[in-house]
Amino acid sequence: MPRITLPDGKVLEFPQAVTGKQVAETIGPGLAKKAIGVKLDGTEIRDLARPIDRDCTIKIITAKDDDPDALYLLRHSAAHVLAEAVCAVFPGTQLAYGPPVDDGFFYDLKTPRPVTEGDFATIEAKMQEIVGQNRPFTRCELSAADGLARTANDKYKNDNAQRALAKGDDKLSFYVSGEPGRDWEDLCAGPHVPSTGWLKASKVMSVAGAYWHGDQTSDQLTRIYGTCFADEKGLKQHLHRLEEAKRRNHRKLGKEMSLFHIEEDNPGQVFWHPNGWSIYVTLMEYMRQKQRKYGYVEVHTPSVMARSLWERSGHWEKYRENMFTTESEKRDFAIKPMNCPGHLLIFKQGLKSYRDLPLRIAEFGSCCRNEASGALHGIMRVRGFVQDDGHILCTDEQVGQEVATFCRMLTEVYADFGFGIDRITVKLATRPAQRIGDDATWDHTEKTLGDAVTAAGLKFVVSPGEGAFYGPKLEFTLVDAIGRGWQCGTIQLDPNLPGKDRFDATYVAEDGSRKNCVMLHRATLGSLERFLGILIEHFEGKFPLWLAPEQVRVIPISDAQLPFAKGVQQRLVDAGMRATIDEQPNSLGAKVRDARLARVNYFAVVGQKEVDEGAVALQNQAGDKLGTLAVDAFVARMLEEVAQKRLPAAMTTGA
RNA sequence: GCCGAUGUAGCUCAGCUGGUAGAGCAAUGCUUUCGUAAAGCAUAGGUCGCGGGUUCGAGUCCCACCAUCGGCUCCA
Repeated sequence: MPRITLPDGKVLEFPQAVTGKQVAETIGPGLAKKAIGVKLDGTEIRDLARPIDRDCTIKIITAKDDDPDALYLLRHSAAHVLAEAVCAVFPGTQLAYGPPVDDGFFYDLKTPRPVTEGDFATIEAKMQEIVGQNRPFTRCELSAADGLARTANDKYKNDNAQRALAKGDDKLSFYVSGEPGRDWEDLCAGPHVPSTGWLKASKVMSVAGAYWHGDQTSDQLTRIYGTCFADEKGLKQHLHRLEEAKRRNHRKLGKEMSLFHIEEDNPGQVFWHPNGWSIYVTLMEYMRQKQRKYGYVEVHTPSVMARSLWERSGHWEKYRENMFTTESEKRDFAIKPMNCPGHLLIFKQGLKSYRDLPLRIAEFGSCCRNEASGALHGIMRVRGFVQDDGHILCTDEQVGQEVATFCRMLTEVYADFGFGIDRITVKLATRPAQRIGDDATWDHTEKTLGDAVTAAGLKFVVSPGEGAFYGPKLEFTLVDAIGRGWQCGTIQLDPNLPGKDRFDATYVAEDGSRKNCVMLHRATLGSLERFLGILIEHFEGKFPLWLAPEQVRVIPISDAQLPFAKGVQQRLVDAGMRATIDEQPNSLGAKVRDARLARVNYFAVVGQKEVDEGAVALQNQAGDKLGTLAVDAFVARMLEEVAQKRLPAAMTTGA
């Protein structure tokens, strides 16, 4: 007698177990036609055809692009269609694993020959054929023994089956795309849409390598990525977003705007050009001011440090393959990959009192990490970079307060770049399996971090087991203008490095005893290189005035206005603006075009009329004509916009 | 590091089954001094990622390497 509660609170009672389909039909035939699955008690998504035999709340899932549950069902099902198509195109293919992911799904398989992009059309054609046949997804449940027998000759599926059983399942389910015994089938927990006909808006996206279980020493598999939406419109929008991302690509814009380059002979190291360096320095100076306001002292520590120091910090043992090492007079050295040891060494100079704590040490630390060649990615992932790094040395009792204050500073900083609270997500990474310290300490520190985030007005999600071995951490992710997430800020608690066995950073407590500090590693922007890459893509190269490399370009209409125009430019430069002048003997149209393409924020056109009036005719990058302004008013307006760090209207968010 | 793809002028790209490397933009020179997204003409510019090999002959075919891109892995 299941009692089923609908989203509006209405309760339906049935004399015996019913399927989701039947529930939907009871509510209305229109809904039943559109339904692709159900969600029970807000957690369990089920096939429409599976019986519901308990009291529960229900949500009928219909095929909609804005419902994550619907996309989950569609994509999980589309993965099966893809896999079937690949098996048909490449006989002998072995299936491994095919889950839905953000933006789509993938299927890992072992194919008899490498799959290339050239094969996509063939695979897609086969997929459309399967979709066109509108075959039902049929669930078959088998006992553990029968299920294992059915996968006996299939290395990966058998492994999956055993894992499922080890997790506590007592049955194994298979899904047949059509009629059992005749059509293609796959070991799968489900759930799926009713039939393949729902999967019209599917597309094969890319192919990549992947390892079985993500283990480098295990089998190399082929991973085919695809996506699926409820309808063509959703798919089209998705493809449009990808195009948009391509248009904003920081490598493309970096070249176009001459911000930086990377030499082919020197992978992972950035050569900053004048325009890029201008933004970089502005960023750095901005953070310097902000940190000063929040009580940090700035230091600078050596780039190359002796092996003995890296041994003491533990890096030589644990982080060796990521460090660039060198040698001098038979002694080993390493280029620093992190700044923490240097900061501890500064802390240890002289005797510290509890009155000196918390000590907040900041450094724009230039670090090198020997990243795997395949991991490099424009300026987002490089081997040489600068962090807005900082370490707070404090007592256990001060941790909560320090984390809360850091969260406040971070939200303030992010807001200045247009990332309001609605564009920040926070993750609390908790104790991993391999760790030091007792559970009571972990309980306490995890709670302290969580409370501090809440106190700053932010929400967080817990990421179990993702913490460092020595302590929990918070990770702050920005959501950019086209909805992509970028993890930037972080703060993590570390009692290990300042502890007795490492650097033994102590202070004299109120009672005269020596105690060890704890340390908070923290960064707001993270790597400046990466953060700037994010900003380039977020703003599409159209930076807010305070960050822009070329803020104003003065454009004289003809040489006759050159002296006046130069005077205007000089006024701007004297006022601290980054202003240039276009002296080319081109038509005005050409000069305006150049300025807009160069993404100059404002251009001040000076013709004879403006010279006579002591004014400029102003236009912005977007092409809005802003009228004629007296030079004084113009300069004041620019300075005000810089001072306010005003963002383009489209880039401001709530909160 | 692993899997797949890519690499031709400063940039964006064309170059078929092997036969002396091409366009647009940019650059340079001259002319034009122009009222809000492209003035005209001319000139110059390439060891086809690098190294081998096959061939009478290689941008094109083969092998190895490097870099980049999409992923994987890594991110004490």
